[in-house]
Amino acid sequence: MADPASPLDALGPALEGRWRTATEFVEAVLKAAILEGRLPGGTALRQEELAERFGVSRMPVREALRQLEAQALVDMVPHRGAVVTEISAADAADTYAIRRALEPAALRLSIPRLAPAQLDTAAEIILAMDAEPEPGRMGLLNRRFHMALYAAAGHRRLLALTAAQLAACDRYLRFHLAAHGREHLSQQDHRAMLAAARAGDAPRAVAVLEAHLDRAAGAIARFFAARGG
Amino acid sequence: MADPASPLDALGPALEGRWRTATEFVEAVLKAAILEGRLPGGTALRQEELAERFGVSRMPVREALRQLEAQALVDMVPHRGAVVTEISAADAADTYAIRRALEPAALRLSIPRLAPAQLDTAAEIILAMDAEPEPGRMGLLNRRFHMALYAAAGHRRLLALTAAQLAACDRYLRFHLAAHGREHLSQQDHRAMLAAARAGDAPRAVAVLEAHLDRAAGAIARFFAARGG
DNA sequence: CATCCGTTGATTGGATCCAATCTTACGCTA
DNA sequence: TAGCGTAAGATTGGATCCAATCAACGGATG
Repeated sequence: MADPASPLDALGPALEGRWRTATEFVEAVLKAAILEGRLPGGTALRQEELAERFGVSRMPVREALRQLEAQALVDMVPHRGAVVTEISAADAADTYAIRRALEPAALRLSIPRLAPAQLDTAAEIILAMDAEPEPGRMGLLNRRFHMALYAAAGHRRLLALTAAQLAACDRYLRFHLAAHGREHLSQQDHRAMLAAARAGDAPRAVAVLEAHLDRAAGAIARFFAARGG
Repeated sequence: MADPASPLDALGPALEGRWRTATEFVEAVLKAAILEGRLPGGTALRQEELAERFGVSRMPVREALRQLEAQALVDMVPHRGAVVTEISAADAADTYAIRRALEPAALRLSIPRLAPAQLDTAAEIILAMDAEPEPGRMGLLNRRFHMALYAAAGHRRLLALTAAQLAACDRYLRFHLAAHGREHLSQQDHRAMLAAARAGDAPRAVAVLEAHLDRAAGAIARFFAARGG
């Protein structure tokens, strides 16, 4: 049965939850596996193999792969199949350039309208991140923190785009954590952003955010430079 | 046969061209129809009806609808079908907020690396826009002009996102044209941006672009305010 | 008369089957 | 032996069929 050592063994458990459709289910599991790095870039995603693993037919798999392609998580070529998008220094720079454009805009729009409850939520997430040992969940918490600060921006599509780019960065976050260890400085930035947001000081919060993103992008660029040669 | 007066009568001709797959074909035709305003917001997109019109089965239609959903051009609800996304003042503001964030970043990255040939291309597009009477093609030319200026930015995904948002704005461009008539001032902005780009003056080009986008967003907001009450 | 509930029709989600395309391997030829 | 053409297998795209879900309507009941 166990085709020996398929890359898809890393798909992980079925992510307990209620799914409206099989397509949503397959998409969610695949997306989590890609973002958390369990399915590395370049992994071929055969429809039939995935269908068998998920216990569904090939059709929901096909639709899920299309959705992931739209999110730039897999590359599809007609009649040749889907492959997990490769990560690279160029792609990391690309993703961070997008975040660097979107997130300051979202933060500027959001800060004047942030409710105290939303700020408290952000503060709780910071504490949860201090206590989180697992890198996989750390990415989720990091996303949640950033989105909590942007949540009041209105502009649903801007927020959706921002969330998608933040998720894409999760694939690089593990490198960041590996390089800096757990005592990375991000939490200082997060606290500074939260403080500025509480004070209603949008320019300062934006400045911290931009430095935060630049630092992260720089760290990942150095990581690739040191590794890839 | 002719179910009398279906909204899908506006789908238009089959956009001569070679398509790798039926899905791509359906997606391209639907996308063009939505962007050019022939399929207004709220139009229900029944899979079977579309399949019959395109002479394919329901499956490529389903995949195309999924792709369009990812581009925020249609809304899909499980078991209830797809509807062309409604346009609104809020959505217009949202889209322009995204452009306002992305395009200055792309322009800043691109200008130092723009080749003379790319600048010449942009200049030609401006002339073509002067001569273009049809609003549908005007949107395409406008997109091409902007993307020509950003083309040297590198960062494929940033450019892809930017192009998608530019396309989304096409749905509002018709209002802009209707309000300002053909002697709209956009062309002055375009010429100023091109001149600044030629001079390598990124800050000035970005300033013109930002004013350009703000003016367009304002015009559309006023249009909705005057109409919707 | 209003409300609740079951039934019916329409529509989509999913499964299975067939066709088209790509990859690979083999054999032939120069 | 290198290169090319062809044939077999694998894999995806598309069509058709069935099942699940939703909306609407009508009747029973308080």
